[in-house]
Amino acid sequence: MNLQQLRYLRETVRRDLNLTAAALALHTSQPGLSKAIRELEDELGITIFVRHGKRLTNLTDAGREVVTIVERILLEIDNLKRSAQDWHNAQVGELRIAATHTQARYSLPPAIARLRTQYPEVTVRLHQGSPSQIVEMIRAGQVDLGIATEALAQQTDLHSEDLFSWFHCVVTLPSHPLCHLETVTLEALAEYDLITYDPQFAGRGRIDRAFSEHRLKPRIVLEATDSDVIKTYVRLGLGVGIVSELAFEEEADAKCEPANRLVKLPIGHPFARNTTRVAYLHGRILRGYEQALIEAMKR
Amino acid sequence: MNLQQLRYLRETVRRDLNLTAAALALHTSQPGLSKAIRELEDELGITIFVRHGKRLTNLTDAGREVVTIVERILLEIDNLKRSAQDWHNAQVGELRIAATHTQARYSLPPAIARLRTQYPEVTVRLHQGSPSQIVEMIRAGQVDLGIATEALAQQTDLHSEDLFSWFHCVVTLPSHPLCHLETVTLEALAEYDLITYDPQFAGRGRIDRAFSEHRLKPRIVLEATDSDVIKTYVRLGLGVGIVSELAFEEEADAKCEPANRLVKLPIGHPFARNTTRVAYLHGRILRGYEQALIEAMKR
DNA sequence: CTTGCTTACGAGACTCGTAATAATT
DNA sequence: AATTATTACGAGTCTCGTAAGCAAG
Repeated sequence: MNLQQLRYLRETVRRDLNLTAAALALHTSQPGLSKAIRELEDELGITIFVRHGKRLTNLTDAGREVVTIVERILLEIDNLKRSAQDWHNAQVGELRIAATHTQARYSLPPAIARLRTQYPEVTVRLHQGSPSQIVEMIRAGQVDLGIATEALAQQTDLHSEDLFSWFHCVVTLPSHPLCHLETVTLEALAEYDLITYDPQFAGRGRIDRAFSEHRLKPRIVLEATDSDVIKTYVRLGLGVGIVSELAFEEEADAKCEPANRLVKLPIGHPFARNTTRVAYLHGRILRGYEQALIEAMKR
Repeated sequence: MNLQQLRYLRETVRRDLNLTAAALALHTSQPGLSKAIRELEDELGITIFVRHGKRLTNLTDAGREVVTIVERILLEIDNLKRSAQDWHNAQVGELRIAATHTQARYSLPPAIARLRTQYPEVTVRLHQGSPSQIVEMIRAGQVDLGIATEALAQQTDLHSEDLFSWFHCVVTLPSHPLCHLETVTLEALAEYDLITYDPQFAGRGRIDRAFSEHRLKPRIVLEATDSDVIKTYVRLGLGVGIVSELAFEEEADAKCEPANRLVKLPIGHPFARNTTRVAYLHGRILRGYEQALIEAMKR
C-alpha cells in the first residue's frame, strides 16, 4: 500500500468514478491509475468499486468505509506537509480563500491588506462563489478557508467559527420619497419596489422572515448575488436596496455627485443579525498566516 | 514522501532515537533507515532530530509536532487495513489483549470462551502485565485491547470504557478465629495479618483508603499481583486474604478438602466499588470481534 | 462507434542491502 | 575500543507511460 494509491482512489471518487477524468486531473496515465486501484483492492482484499463489465458504477459498502478513512489519511498527510512548511518557513506559502462577493469585496480587503504587511511573501488566491459552492470548494481541497454568512454553520463535516456580525441596511437615492420620513418602518418599505440578495446569499433568509413576521409581502423586483449590483440598480432608480451594512460603509466618502450618492434610511435593525463565519476541513491544521487572517477578520 | 519513511520515523522515536534498534525491529538495514529519515527531513524541509555529530540526541520542536501527526496517519493506516479485513472476512483475525492477572484468570475466560464459539477462527493472544505495562503495550501497538481495573481511565491518549463493577471480599480458612464472629468489622480485620494485592493492582487503593478512613493501620504481611498467589498463602495460614470477589466465585465448587476450602467472611462491602475497564488507542476502529469481546465482558 | 477500463510490455527510477567510512562515548 | 550514524554503490524491484485490446452505452 502506498500514498499514491490512496490519492488515486480519492480523486477517482471525487471525479464520480471516472478513471479517465481522475487520471487527467492527477497528470498521470489512465492505465496506471486503473492498475494502482486494482492493486489496492487486491492488497486490502476487498472490492472498492462495483463494476458493470468495465465501467465503475458505484462504491461498495466496504469501499465507502475505506474512502472515508483514506480521506482522513490524506488530510493528515496534508497537515504533515503544512505543519512542516510552517516550521521551515512560516513566512512563505499560499492561502486560498473562497468567499461570497460581499465578503470578498468588503470584509476581506482590510484583513488581507493587514496580512500582506505581516506576511508579505504569502500568495493569496481568492475564489468567489455561492455559499454552497464555497462548501464544495473546501470539501474538494480547492481552497483552504471559506468565508460566508450562510450555509457554513450547517455543515457537520466542516469546522466553522464566527468572525463578526452585522445588520442589513436600507439604501436609496436622496430623491426617494422614503427619505422625507422621520423614521422608516417595514410597512412603509413594503410599499416600494425592493432590490436585495439572491435567496442563497448574505442573510436573505432573515429579510424574508422579518417581512413575513409582519405579515407583509415585499415586492422584490430584483435579486442579485452581489452588493454592488444591487447598489447600481438602486442608483438607477429601480427600487430601494436592502444590503449588508458592510457594503454601505464606504458610500460615505464616495466621490460621486450628491444626487447619485446613496443614503441609509433611519429604519434601525428590522432584520435579524447576521454572523459571517469562516470554515475549513475538520481536523485540518492551520498555518500561522491562516490563523492570522482569521484573527484579522474578527473584530 | 511514503509510508515507509513514516513507519521508520515512528519506530525510531519508539526506540528512543536509536536507529540501530529501530532497524532491527523493522527487519531492515540501519543505513536504509538512516537514509529514509534524512530524505523525509529533506522533503519536509525541516530537521526532525537534534544531532550531536552522528548521534540522534533529541527531537526538535518541529520533529515533535511531525511525530504526533505521523502517529495519527499510521493509526489511520491501521484502521484502513483492519476495516478492510473486517469487510473481507469478519471471521478470521487476531485479537491481542493485555490484562492484569485477575482479569486474565477470572473475568476474561468466559468472555473469550463465548468469543470462540462466535468467532472460532480468531486467534487470541493474551499478554499479562501491570496496569502501567498494559498502557504501554497499547500505546506501542503491541496489543489491541487492554483490560484492567486501575490506570486506564486516567490516560488521556487512550479511549477507555467501563466493563463491569465488583467488590473485594475477605477470605480465610474455616479454622480462622474470625469465622466464629457473626459479623466481621474492619476493626476486627485490622487485628490480623492480611494478604492482598500489590499497590498498583486490582483496587488496592480502595482497600488502603477504607482502613485509613477508619483510622486503622492494617498489618499487610504479603502483597501479590496475583489473586491465586494470595489465596495460596491464605491456605497456608499466613493471614486473611482480601481479594476480588471475581477470584472467589469458583471457590464454592472447588474440589479440595473442606478444611482447606476458603470461606468468605460476612463483612459486607467495606471497600469501595471497583470498575474494570477496557482501553484502546484513541481513534482506533474496532473489528467486529473486538466489539463482540467488549460486549461479552459487560454484564 | 465513441467512451472508458484493462492488459501487456519495457525504460527508467527507486528501494534497499552490503561494505566501507566517520564520529561519538 | 565499542557503538552508532552516514556515505557509496550496485542488484533487484517497482513504478509509470505507451500501445493495444476489449466491453458498455
